[in-house]
Formats: sequence, C-alpha cells, structure tokens
Amino acid sequence: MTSNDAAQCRLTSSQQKAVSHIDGPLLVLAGPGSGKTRVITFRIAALIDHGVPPRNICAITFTNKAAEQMRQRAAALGASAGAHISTFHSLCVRLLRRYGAAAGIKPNFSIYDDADQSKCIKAAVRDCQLDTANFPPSRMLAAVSTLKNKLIAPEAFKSRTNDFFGEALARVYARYQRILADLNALDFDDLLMKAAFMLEENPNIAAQLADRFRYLLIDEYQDTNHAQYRIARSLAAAHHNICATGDPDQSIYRWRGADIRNILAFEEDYPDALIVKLEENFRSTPNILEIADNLIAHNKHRKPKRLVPTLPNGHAVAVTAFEDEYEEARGLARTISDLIDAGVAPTDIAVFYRVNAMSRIVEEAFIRARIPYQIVRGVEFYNRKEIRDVLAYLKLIANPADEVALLRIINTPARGIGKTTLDRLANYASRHGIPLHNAVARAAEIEALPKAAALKVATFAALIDKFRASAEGPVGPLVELVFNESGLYDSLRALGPDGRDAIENVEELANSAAGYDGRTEEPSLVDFLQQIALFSDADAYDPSKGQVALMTLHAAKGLEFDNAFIIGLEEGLLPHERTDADDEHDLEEERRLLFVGITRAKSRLHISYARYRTIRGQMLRSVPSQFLFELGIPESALPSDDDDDDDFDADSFDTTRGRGAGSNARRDKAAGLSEGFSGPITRGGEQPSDVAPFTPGRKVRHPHFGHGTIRKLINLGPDSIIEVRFNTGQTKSLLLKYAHLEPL
DNA sequence: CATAGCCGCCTTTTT
DNA sequence: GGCGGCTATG
Repeated sequence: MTSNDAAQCRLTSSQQKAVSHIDGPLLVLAGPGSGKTRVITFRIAALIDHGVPPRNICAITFTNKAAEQMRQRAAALGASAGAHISTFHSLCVRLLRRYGAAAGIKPNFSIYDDADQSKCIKAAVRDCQLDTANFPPSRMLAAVSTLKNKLIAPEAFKSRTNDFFGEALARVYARYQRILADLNALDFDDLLMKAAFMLEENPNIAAQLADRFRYLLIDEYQDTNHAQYRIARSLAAAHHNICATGDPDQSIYRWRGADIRNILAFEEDYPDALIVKLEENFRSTPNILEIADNLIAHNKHRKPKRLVPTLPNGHAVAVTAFEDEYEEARGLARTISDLIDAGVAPTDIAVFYRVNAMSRIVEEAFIRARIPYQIVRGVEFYNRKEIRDVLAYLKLIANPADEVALLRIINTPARGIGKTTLDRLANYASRHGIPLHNAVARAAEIEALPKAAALKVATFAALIDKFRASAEGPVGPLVELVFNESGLYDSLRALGPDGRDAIENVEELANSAAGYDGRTEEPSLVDFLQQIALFSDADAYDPSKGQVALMTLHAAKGLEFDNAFIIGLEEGLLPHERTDADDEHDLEEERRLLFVGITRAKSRLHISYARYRTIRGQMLRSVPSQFLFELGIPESALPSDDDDDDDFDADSFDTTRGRGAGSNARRDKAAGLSEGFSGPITRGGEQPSDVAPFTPGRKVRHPHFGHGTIRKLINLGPDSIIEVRFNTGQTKSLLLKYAHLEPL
C-alpha cells in the first residue's frame, strides 16, 4: 500500500483535501485533537508520492521532540529519508553555520542562554555607564529580546526612538550586540534575527534555499513570532509552496513574541491559499469538549468556532476543592493510585500545572504513594553547576572567543587564578586591544603578572590547547577527557558522598554525548553544543518509561493523555498574577492556556484548586479561578465553600446535561457563581467581612490615590489586605478596612 | 587567594 | 524560598 492509498482510505474528506493539495499555499486551521499531526505526516508522504524528492521538503515543528516524532511517523510511511524536519531555531543554526559567513558569523559560534545573556547585558549596561538600579538587566534583556523578535536591529531602533529610556536602551542594545559579536556568540533571538536578515539581504542564498526546500510545512503557526514569519516568507517567496497549520485558540506564547496575526492574516499574505478547517475532534469525549468550548467562548478576540465531538460520552469531568496544596497533592496521589490499581498504565496519566514550582509538592506526595513519575523538565539537567562547568570547557574548546565560558572555568576547579590575576590579564588585554583569551595565551609576556601567577595561567592555557587537539570527531570521549583531566572529577571526588550525584550527572552527559555520536553521521563538538543549547523542557518527555508525566501547561502543548489532572485553578495562579489584569489579551492567553490543558484529556479530566496555598512561605487564602465559573458547570456541581472534599471523584458531574444552553445563560450563571465564591470567606466560625466587591481585576477609587485596579486580595477577614495598582502607576498594599475604597 | 557565611534580590510560562 | 553575589575571615 502506498502512503497515498493509506491517506485515501483513512482520512476524512477535509483531511484528504489538506493532504492532496500539492502546489501553492495551504492553511490548515486545525482544532485540538483533529488529527493535525497525522495530516502533516500523510501530506509529506503524499508529496513524495507525487514525485517530490524528500530532500526538497522542509517541515518546521515547535519542539525538537515534535520533529523527532514526525521523522519517525514519516519513516513509518516510508517517506522520511532526506526530508528536513526540525524547529525554526535548529534550522537557523544550520543556515547560519552554512551561510553565516555572508553575515560575518563564524560557524563555531556559541549559543548563549539566559545566564550567559545576563552576564553580557550587565556588562553592556555598565559599559554604557548606566545604573543597574534604574536599568535592571532583566528589563533591558526583555526589551532587547522584544526588539529582536520584531527584527528591529540596533541602528534601526536608535533612529526611531526619541525618549530617554529608548535612547539608553538603544545604546545598551548596540553595546550588547557588540559584546556578543566579540565573543562569537549568538543568543536565542539572534538565531532567528540573523537568519532572517541573512535571507533578506542575500538573494542568492535565499534562491539556493528556495531551490533546496521547494515545499515548506510549518506546524503551530499560531505561535510563530515576527522573525519566524519573515524567515518563512523568505523561504517560500520563490514558490509559495507553504503549508501552515495551527489553531488560534491554542496560541500560548504571546509573551515571548508570538504574533497571532501571522495565522489570522495568512489569507492576506497568500491570497490564492486553500483554507482547510479541521473541526472534528477525535481525541476527547463530549464531556470534556463541552467545558473546553464553554471556556474558550469567553475570549472576545477570536472567531467563534465549535469543537465537534466524534466520540461517545464518557466520564464526567470532576472539579474538586482541597483545603491546601498538600491535601491537593495527597488527593491527586490517591486518585492516581486508584487508577493505576484499576489497571490504568501510568504513561496514560498526566498532571499539568501553571508554574514549575508546583511540581515539588506533587512529587513528594507521589514518592510517598510510590507512584512512578517523571517531571518533564529537560533544561534543569543542563542548569546544574557541574554540567555547566563541563559545558563551559567544551564551549571554550570549540570557541576560543567565548569569554563567558573562559571566566567560568579559568579557576574551576580552583587552580590559584584569582581576582587579582584576572584583573591584570584584563588590564593587559584592554591596553593592547586584544581579547582576553589572547592575553591568557600570552601570560608569560605580561610583566604585571608575578611569575607564579603567569605559570598558573600558562598551565591552564596549555590544558585547553591539549583538549583542543583532541576535539575532532566523536564527542563522548572528549567529555570524558575533559572531565578527568580538567581536575573537575578530582574536585568532585574530594567532596565524598556530596559529590556523587554530580559525578553521576557528568557521566550522564558523557553518555548523552556518546548517544549523539552514535546517531550522527559526522559528529562534531560544535554541532553537539549547538544542539543541546536548543534542548527544551518538552524534549525530555519519554512516554516509554511507564511513568506519570508532570509538566507545565505550556509543555503539554501537542500531547494527549487518557487521564489528565489540572491543579491550582486559583486566581493569581491561573490566571497568573503576573499577567496584567487590565490587559484582556493577557487574560485571554491564560484562558487559552487552560483550554490547551483541558483539550489534552482524552477520557478523564480532573480539575482542582486549593482553598489555602503557601506563597513565599505564607499560607494564604486563595480565590477560586474565574475560569472555573466559565466552564458551564452547574453551580450545584461545583465544590461549595464549606465542602470538605478529599477525593477527586466527590464532585464529578455530567456536562452533557447542560448542552444546548445558550451562552448568555451560561455567562449569567457564571457571574452569579463568581460572586458566591469570592464573597465573604469564613474559617472556623470567624465573622465574615465584606470583601465581595474587592476581587482582583475590579476597579476602585481611593480618596487620595484616585482610580486603580485591584491586583490582589489577601483575605484575612476584618484585617484583609488589598493590593491596588493606581492609575498613577504605583502599586500599594492597603488595609482594606482603613482604605475607604469605593468599588466602581 | 580561598572559603564560608550572610545579605538582599527576585519570583511565569521557554526557544 | 532559592540563588547569586558580596564581605569578612582564615
């Protein structure tokens, strides 16, 4: 059977339409669970069946994991060999390595992560003689990142800004880019920006690529940013064979520059585009789809769309209230244990939460309940000190100009090269106008350096040179060599039992390098380093381990599970307090995030919140999330304030009863519920105080400070504290009973 | 020059 | 609560 036969006999008519449209632009608007991934892989197979050589196909996915899966699925159809399947960032790394010379980029560039970037931006702020108090590095970095995502280069930004902050930012931005260039380093955003500019400024390169990648497929298009949009536009300009797939309702990366207009305006960019809508849902039961539908209907900035169920009714969705986060975790562990005892495979269970910090308590409960679990957090491994140390050696070996790496390890493990010596080296370097690593190489010639210090520096330089001599070829042996001969192993060994984990971690790194060597045709240190720099949390998920998966809602994107648990449905957590209560776009994104979580569930969905949660060491009363009241769940089926639930099953209900009710009715009901929940809160027979009009998001007036928006309410009965952001820009915490706030 | 201990800062989501 | 950076001390 050819892949096309397979497509013909098993795809729905809209899916077939998407698969068999060969030439020209195609937009696949695919709701959750609509079989989008299948459509893409079948489409790749169909292109090949149609005579397109695989190497002329380029598919872009959102994560490396998704790319790997797509490669496997395509291979199963006999269609993958030679097709390029990767993320935008990986593609850009390859393009910059291959063609970067045209943009002054050397192929062995380092990729800088947050920590590296932070060091560079601090140096840039300092170089510009600005105060880090008024110009916090994190702010500056965020601003620079936003500019890069919009493809605004330093010069362009400088000429278009005229206010005080903008001018300072322009100088910092330019200086930061200079520093990165000197260190032969690119940050994450540079990968996209430099690639986009390279394509636009070098028509010959774009032409070569258009010839190579004659068919372009881009998944999760709703989460592309402007830089990615421009790259896609360049790649497809010559042939318009671009197929974008995505779902505006699942756009959850606005905060990092994703621009939903890219998908909404696809038809304007490509007027001859065929639009295919995949609206049927083959994943979830109607019970689950209905609450997802009800929730997302509250977003105003969207085209109305319904999820069309294809499966029979299943388990009722459960909403449960717990006393605090410990009870919630215990209840979770109990319910999951029961499921596993009943024969459910742990792999078919997942727990989603808004912030990573929430994983710890769940983890502790799972350990006690002996539930096998994995926390899907890939980058954590690479953030360990010992791993960063080894990687710094490797980066310095691959890229001598990488001063951040150099400074990290020149005295790690301690080899007697202290601050004074470094100052003298830096001094020499700046007087001679040479980079620091050249000064290090010339230590013996530096008069300001005492003999003993010069010897230590020279010994270090010789060590790195020795490593460099073995840097060709497979990476695994190099990691071992570096670990053993740098002194890192000995220093960890000297720690005794305390160093054991660290040693094991480095050995795991060596294993992963060996694994890389095994699956790569021409392994190289530069390629290995660039690949692991792009490793993401979601990439760490391994379904074959037979474990319950714990992950953030963001990491859950693209996955599906028979049984899903979403915890912490509380104001301040989901929606998160850092989202601007005034900005309805921010709020809508939080709602989409929950929508994504809900629609991961195939059969059972459990939602929970805790009445009290410890925040920064303090146990505080929490307010149930406004989203709970938007699910269209009858009030009688939601936990009430004095329920003492201890199990997820306690408050299950049947959503199918509510089907057909008008959305207005639902909204009214939700509003009624909302007041009931955020109203007076009693605990242990305490006298209720009237905090009902003071929920986060509401507008108020203060006799002195004027109008403002409530950010947070810490409900302590008569001593409730309220945090208000006033229109003057300042945020104040006030004792509610003295504040004389007037609800508006 | 190294280390320990303390202080103060930040604290969402991630390629 | 956790981490990075700074200071004081050995």
